[in-house]
Amino acid sequence: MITIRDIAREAGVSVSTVSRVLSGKPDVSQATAVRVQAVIDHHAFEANRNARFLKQADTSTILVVVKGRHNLLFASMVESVQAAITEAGLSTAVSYIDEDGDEVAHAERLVPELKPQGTILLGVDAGHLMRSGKRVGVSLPTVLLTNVVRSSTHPLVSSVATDDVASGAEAITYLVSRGHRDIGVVGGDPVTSAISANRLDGARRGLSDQGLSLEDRWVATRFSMSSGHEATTALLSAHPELTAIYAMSDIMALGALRALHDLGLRAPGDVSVIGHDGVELASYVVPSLVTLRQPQDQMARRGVDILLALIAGGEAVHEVLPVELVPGESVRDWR
Amino acid sequence: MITIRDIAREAGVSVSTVSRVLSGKPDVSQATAVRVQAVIDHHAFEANRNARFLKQADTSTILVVVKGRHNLLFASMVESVQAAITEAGLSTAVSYIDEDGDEVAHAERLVPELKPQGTILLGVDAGHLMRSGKRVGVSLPTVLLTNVVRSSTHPLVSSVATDDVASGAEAITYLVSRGHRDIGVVGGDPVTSAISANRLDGARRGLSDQGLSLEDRWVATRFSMSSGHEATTALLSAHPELTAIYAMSDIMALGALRALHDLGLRAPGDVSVIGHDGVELASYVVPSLVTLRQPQDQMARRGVDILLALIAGGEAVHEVLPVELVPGESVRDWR
DNA sequence: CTGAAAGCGCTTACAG
DNA sequence: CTGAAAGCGCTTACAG
Repeated sequence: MITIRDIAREAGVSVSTVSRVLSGKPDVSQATAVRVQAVIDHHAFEANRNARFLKQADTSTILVVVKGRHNLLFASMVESVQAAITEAGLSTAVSYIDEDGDEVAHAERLVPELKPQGTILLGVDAGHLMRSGKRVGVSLPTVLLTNVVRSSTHPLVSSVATDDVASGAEAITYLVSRGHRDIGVVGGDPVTSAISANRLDGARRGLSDQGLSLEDRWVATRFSMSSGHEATTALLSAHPELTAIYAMSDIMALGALRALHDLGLRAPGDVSVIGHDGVELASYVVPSLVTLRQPQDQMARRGVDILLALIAGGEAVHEVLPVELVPGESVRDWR
Repeated sequence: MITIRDIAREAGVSVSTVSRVLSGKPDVSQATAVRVQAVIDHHAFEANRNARFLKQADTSTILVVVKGRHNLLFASMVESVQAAITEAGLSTAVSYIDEDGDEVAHAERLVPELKPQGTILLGVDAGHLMRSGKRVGVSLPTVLLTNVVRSSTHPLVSSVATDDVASGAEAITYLVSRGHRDIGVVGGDPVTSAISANRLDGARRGLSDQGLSLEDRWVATRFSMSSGHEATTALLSAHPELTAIYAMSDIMALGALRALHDLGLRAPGDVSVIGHDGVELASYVVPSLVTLRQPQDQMARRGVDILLALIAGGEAVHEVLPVELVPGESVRDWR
C-alpha cells in the first residue's frame, strides 16, 4: 500500500511537507507544492483516513445521522444537506441507523472517531437527545431536522421542523373543506413517536374545531406500505362509514390506496386519501396523492446554515417552517 | 474521551489485556476477563475504530459497495446481504457511491482503510472492474451482485446475477403471449450500462423470435421515475400504435404508468406495461405491476456464501439465477 | 496468562 | 518555508 512516506521519498521532501500539501496548508512554497502535488496526482494518492482522523484534532466534517433507512423523505433531505455542506466547503459523513436503534448512543460513539465540527440528526427525538446526549448537543453543535424542540435545556441544540400539530389539523381541515365528515387516521405510534402524537393531536383538534370527533377511528402502526395497507383494511372493516383517510406519511398513504383497491373501493370515488411529507413518488402514483409537503430542500439548507452559525458561536434557534398542501387526485368532494 | 488506557487503569490490568478482552481473544483468564468486561460495560466503552483499523492487519469486515443511492432493488438486497454477513459472524461496512462515480477507484481507496476480508459490489460493471481493479478482485475476494461476469481473468472474482438477455426476451415473450405485437422499450443507456444493453438485446431477440421487430421503438434514458415518464411520453407520441411497453426497471415503469395517465391513456386498457426487478412497491401501485423479479434475497445470500467460500480459498463461481415473472394488473390481453 | 514495547499512517507543535 | 520528533488509540508479536 502506498503511504505518505512513499510520496515524500519520491518527491524528495519530508513527510510533514506532503501532509501540508495534502491538507492545503498555506505554509509551503509554490514550487514545492507543485512538485509534491504532481507526485500525489500521479499515484492518485489519498491519505488514510483512519490515521488522519486518529491524529487530527479538528476535522472539517459534519456528521449526519439518519434514523430509518427506508424513509423517502429523509433520503431526499440527506441529499440536500450533503449538497449544502459541500457548498460550505466541508465534508459529510452520513451514518444510517435502524428505526428502533439507539441513535443518540450511535452518534456519541461516532463523535470521537470522526471528530466532526457539528452534527445533523434526522428523525431523532428531542427528548431522547436531551436525556442521553453527553457530547452531542452539549459540547457538539447539533441540529435536529424534522423534529421540533419544545424547550431546550441545551444551548448547542437547534432545530428545523414543521409544526406537526398544525399539519395534522390542516390535513383534516382540508378534508372537511371538501365535504368529508367521517374521517379516519392511519399513523405511527403516538407513544413512541412524538411526531405521530402531534399529528394525531392536530387531527383531533381539526375535527373538534368542526364539531366532529375522531373517537376510535384511528390506527397506530409503522411507517411502511404494508403497515398502511393493513391498518387501512382494519380501519375500514371496523368503520365502513369512513369517506376519507389521513395517512401520516405518503408511504402509508400508498399502502392505503392499495388497500382500498383490494377492498373493491375506489380512490377517490369511494374513499379519499391525504398523505403527509410530499415525497416525489406521491406525484407519480395514480391517483396522485394530495399531501402535506414538508419543504425538504429548504429545511435541509436552513439546517446546515443554522449549524454553521452554531459552530461559529451563534445562538441556538428553533425554526418552524410551514407545510404546503400539494393538490392531487386522491381526494374528491363529498356530497 | 475515554480510552483503552482508562479502562486498563480502572481494571488494574495492562492495555494489552483490555485489548484481548475487547476482541474476545481466548488467552485471558476467566477471572480477569470478567473483571475487565465489567469495567468495559460500566463505561459502555467501544474501541476507537480509527485506531483499530489503522493497526489491525486483518479485520472481520466485509465491504459492501453500492452504486446508486436511489435503487430500490439494491436497497432491499443490501439488507439481505447485511443480514447474511451478520449471521456469519462478520461485520459489514456499506458504502454508497453516485451512479456516475468511479466505483472501482472508490472501493480501492476504502480497502487499505477498512482492510476487509472481502467485498461485495452491487451494480458494478464487470469489465470496468477487470480493467481498473488493482486489489479488488485481484488480491481481495470479490463478488459482483446483479452484474454478470462473462469471461473472468480474475481468480478472485465471483458473481451472482440473472441473465439479462434472457430476461429481456422473457418480458417481450410474455407481452406477445398476451397478444401484443406493437411493443416499445424504455430502458437505460446501452452504451454505458451493460445490463441495459443485454436487456435491450434480449428484447430484440424476443421480438424477432416472433417475426416482429423493435426498430426505433425504444428510448434510452436514466433509471428514474421522471426519466421513465419522459421517455414514455416521447415514445408514445412518436409511436401511437404501441399497445405495450417494457420498462427496464420498476421505477421507470411507475414513471411510464403516470405518463400514460397524463396522456389520457389507460393502463392496461389502452397500453400495457411490464417492469423489471420486482421491488415491493410494484405490488402496491394500482394497477399492480407485472414485473420480472430478481430473486433478491436468494441472490444476496448466495453472494455472501460464495464470498465466504472464496475467502476460505475456494474457486470463483459465476452463478446465474432465474428471474420470476410476477403477475399483476398492468398487462391485459390484446385483441 | 500477562505486560512492555513497537508500530500502524498520519498531523502538528517546535525548531531552525 | 522545511524537517525531525512526538503522539493519536489501538493491536500484536515477543518475553516471561
